[in-house]
Amino acid sequence: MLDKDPPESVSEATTHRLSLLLRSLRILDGEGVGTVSSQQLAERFGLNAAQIRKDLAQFGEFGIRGVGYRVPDLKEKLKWVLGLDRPRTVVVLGAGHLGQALADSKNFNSEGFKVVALFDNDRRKIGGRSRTDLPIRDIAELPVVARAESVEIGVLAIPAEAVPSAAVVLRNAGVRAILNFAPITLAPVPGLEVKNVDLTLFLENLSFRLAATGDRPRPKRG
Amino acid sequence: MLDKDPPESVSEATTHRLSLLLRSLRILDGEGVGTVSSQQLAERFGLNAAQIRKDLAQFGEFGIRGVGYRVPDLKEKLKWVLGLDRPRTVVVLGAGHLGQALADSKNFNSEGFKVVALFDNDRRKIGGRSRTDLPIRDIAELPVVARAESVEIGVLAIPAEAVPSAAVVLRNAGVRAILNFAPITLAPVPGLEVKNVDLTLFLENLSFRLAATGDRPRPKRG
DNA sequence: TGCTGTGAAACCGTTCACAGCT
DNA sequence: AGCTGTGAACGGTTTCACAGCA
Repeated sequence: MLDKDPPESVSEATTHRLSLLLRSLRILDGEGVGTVSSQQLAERFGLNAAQIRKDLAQFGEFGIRGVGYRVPDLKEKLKWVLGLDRPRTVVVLGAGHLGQALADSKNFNSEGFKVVALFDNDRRKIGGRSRTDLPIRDIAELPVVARAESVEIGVLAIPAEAVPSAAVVLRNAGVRAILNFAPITLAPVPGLEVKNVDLTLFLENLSFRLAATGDRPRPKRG
Repeated sequence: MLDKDPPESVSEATTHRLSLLLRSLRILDGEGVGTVSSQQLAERFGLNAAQIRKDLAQFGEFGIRGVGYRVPDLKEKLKWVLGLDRPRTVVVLGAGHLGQALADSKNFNSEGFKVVALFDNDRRKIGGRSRTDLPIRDIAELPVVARAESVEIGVLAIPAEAVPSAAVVLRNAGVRAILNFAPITLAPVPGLEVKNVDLTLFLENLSFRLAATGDRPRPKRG
């Protein structure tokens, strides 16, 4: 599938751009476009032509010199590179507002991802169902469900203090990756891929930029 | 307030780490810790001592040589650097599951952030209230509300195709920053700070890492 | 003595520019 | 002729190591 062994390490920036590229290719494919050059991709989707080529070069040679890329081919190759050529099963821990919204969301239930269960430890929530009818189960059942459904990814929408132990429970249940939305940095766990997504930090980043672009009394140099 | 003019441009990586640092200081302050060294911060919170010092150095000198940092002092200084020394008013566009979850969430209603309204264009939702009793208003009212409440940040939890026009509406209403959760990259808009947060991409990133760490038939070098 | 603040070195990712293939 | 794939130049960030101050 690949003409080249992937490098030891691929940067986050690259995988991020490859995801954006895949999205662009899906759009072009939907429009029936057969061939596209890196230049055209760059112009239409706000990317950088040289960077597209460099990113792809880490995994092989996918284009035709003098022509460009065959859209359907490159799309399939990229899906393979990103591990999206087969479905991935997801569970959500924490049936609060955010957990339920994520479990029900299209983002987490399309293009090969599927949320199969929602867990909580609150008696009042257990036994209920989300708005898309996903059952809310007791977190004690997680190991059984995770094995039965071959769950690969666990999404954490629980309080910060519950995160470290939840990570251990997930790993022991055979889950191999965690997407953590709680406001705590989950340290790397051997055998687990961890991604921390801290919603507060996005707002704080905007706050910083607002402050830096003139909404505060300019400091006088001391 | 600052002993140094901030540099022309501060990297995203730096502001991200400063937010994490502020969170760490809040914890220490809550424990009554008076002084801390960059080394201690690094060990306890999984940071890097040299990097803490370098990040802070962009804004001034905050420590005491031979001693470390006074926790309450540095906390306040950092809040100022990040623009968190005054409250910021937020509106959420899109009263779907995600929009409501965000509008109600603690992340968006603490440490100086406050969601004051939820907007939608769906007649069936308008007039209703979120679970924390936030009114769902007609998006046509946004300009009036935004001015009246001095809204600074708009959060987008709407379909991708509605994003560009929503950005324009927000800017025209005096809103200065946008946090976009829709699966589309909102291009920079003059006069607007934009941050795109694409939830799908986080899952795809984990998928890539799972694929790269051995869940697929190792390609044979051609 | 001990820790901050900071030049200098090392590292990494991006951009450039063109050789090479179709 | 045209566009990919890529070595080389560039720029920015991280790490190192120590001078300087409390």
